[in-house]
Amino acid sequence: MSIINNINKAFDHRIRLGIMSVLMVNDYADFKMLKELLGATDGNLASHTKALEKEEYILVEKQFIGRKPNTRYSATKLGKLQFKKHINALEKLIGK
Amino acid sequence: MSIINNINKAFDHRIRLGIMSVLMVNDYADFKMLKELLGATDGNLASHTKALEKEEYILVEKQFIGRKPNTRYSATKLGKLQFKKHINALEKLIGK
DNA sequence: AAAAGTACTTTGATATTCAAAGTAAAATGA
DNA sequence: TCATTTTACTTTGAATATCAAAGTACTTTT
Repeated sequence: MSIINNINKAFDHRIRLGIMSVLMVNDYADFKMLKELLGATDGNLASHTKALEKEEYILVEKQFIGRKPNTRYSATKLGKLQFKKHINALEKLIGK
Repeated sequence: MSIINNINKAFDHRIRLGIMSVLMVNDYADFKMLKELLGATDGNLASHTKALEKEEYILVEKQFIGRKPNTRYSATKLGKLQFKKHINALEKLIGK
């Protein structure tokens, strides 16, 4: 068992790390909000949310607000658990 | 300025994160030691150390121990500084 | 009604990651 | 001693990931 064993590769990327961080403290965030918070381009954000969705770490819900499409993201129970594990592993790794 | 602005993409990968973590607490580590600590394959470790060397975050020294080649790695001043910055940014991001 | 904007998705070129295979010398065994 | 295995890496190139430009399907503004 290596020292990076509990570092989750799904969170290796800063944009995915950012998405999860946002979704740990906010029940929901929509595409626009994430895009602004992370300074990501559209295509870029779409692919990272897709990656997290594929792992079932986030839930994607499409709805209309007024007449406009709106996609909102939330962390799943699994996502929150895995992210916490990842953070713990990170802390163990870097904290001495 | 986004919330992931000070997250350094050079440290986005868990193996590079692991290498730096080891080199923050050990003055030196050699190839074998890193390989074992990180559970990385040879080629994999070689490419990640190369990436960190290219950024001048680590120093690579080739020598012979007895009659065997030995490559040892150490964090540069720049590498340590950037890693600390990265950790601070991480903590800010995830710690609320 | 045309033009511009919003909210994404698709595309495909570029970059990164990975382990298998390669290299060269040392250690082991017959 | 000479072949075989092991050690310590490096090289290679296929697989995967990343990225932003372009595309889609509207809505809003002029």
